[in-house]
Amino acid sequence: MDTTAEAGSGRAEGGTRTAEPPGGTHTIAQVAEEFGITLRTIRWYEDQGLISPERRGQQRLFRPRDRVRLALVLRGKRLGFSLEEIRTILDMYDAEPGETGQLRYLLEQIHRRRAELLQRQRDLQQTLAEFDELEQRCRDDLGRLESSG
Amino acid sequence: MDTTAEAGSGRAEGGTRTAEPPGGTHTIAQVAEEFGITLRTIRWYEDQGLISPERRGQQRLFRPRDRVRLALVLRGKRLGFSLEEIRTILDMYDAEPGETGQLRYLLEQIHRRRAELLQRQRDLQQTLAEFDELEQRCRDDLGRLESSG
DNA sequence: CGCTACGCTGCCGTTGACGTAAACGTAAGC
DNA sequence: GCTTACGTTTACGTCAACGGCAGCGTAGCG
Repeated sequence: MDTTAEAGSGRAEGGTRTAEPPGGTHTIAQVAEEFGITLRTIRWYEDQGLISPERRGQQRLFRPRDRVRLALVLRGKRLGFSLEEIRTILDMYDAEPGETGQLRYLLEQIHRRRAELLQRQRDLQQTLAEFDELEQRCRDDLGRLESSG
Repeated sequence: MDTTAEAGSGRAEGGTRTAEPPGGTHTIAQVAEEFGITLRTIRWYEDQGLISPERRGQQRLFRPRDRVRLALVLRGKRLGFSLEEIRTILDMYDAEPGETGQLRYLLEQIHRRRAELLQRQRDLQQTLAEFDELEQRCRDDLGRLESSG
């Protein structure tokens, strides 16, 4: 087990026993803290193939790449994509330029996704506009109530 | 993509037996067709208090107001809001200008929701930008493959 | 009168995205 | 050697948002 000389150089500082992360990596708890999600959620994302942190024995090692992907996952979620969709999008990102067929497929995917996002953008604009209207109405009502009450 | 495999029959107005909609109203089936959702979904939305069509006896009568609300519901869904959230937003729309306290609360709500939407807008922009980048990469790769292969 | 088309109300099933709990491993520190 | 902190897996629970079906009503046609 300890045959692998770990990259953690002489750290051994004064007593912080917080399961120190080796190299430039992070523990699952640190990542969870950083992104404001639970350990369970992170493990779930791994199960779903959204991230695949390395292992030191059983423990997960989160490298920068994983944290970037995680950020993308969360942004995808904010945009309302399902985890499944997010995975295919992520797969799009790091697809190797294989054959032209695959590239064409990827381009088509991009177009489809973009169309969705543009629709969402329109929805967003409209809703924001209506919020503005609503707010104006509110302010009017408020002014009326204050001046007459 | 409708799940109900039901081919449209002869659609003659007036004399036929298509459970004629009275006044300027529509039947549940017509509304479902119009919005591309199922009857089940519409009833579910009513259960959740998102719409409340009138009744002629047992049957639902959909008036313009209901269809407007339904459109808002679907837009909200496209934006990724839960039905619960959508209901509170809808409630915001037709809140009576009661007391100033309520109005202030409503304004606060509007601000909160708007902040969310603005966040989403940023997410959207970023993702769209990355799609552009990705597409460019794809096109480059494609050109390279075609010219060298 | 029965058939058919359309509608209604339950109620259970399903899927996605986790939460929660149980039961355990392991390394640090006293 | 025991505790404590952090981690692991597996299994089951939950909540939203419906789908699907059962069982029934009813309006109009022939």
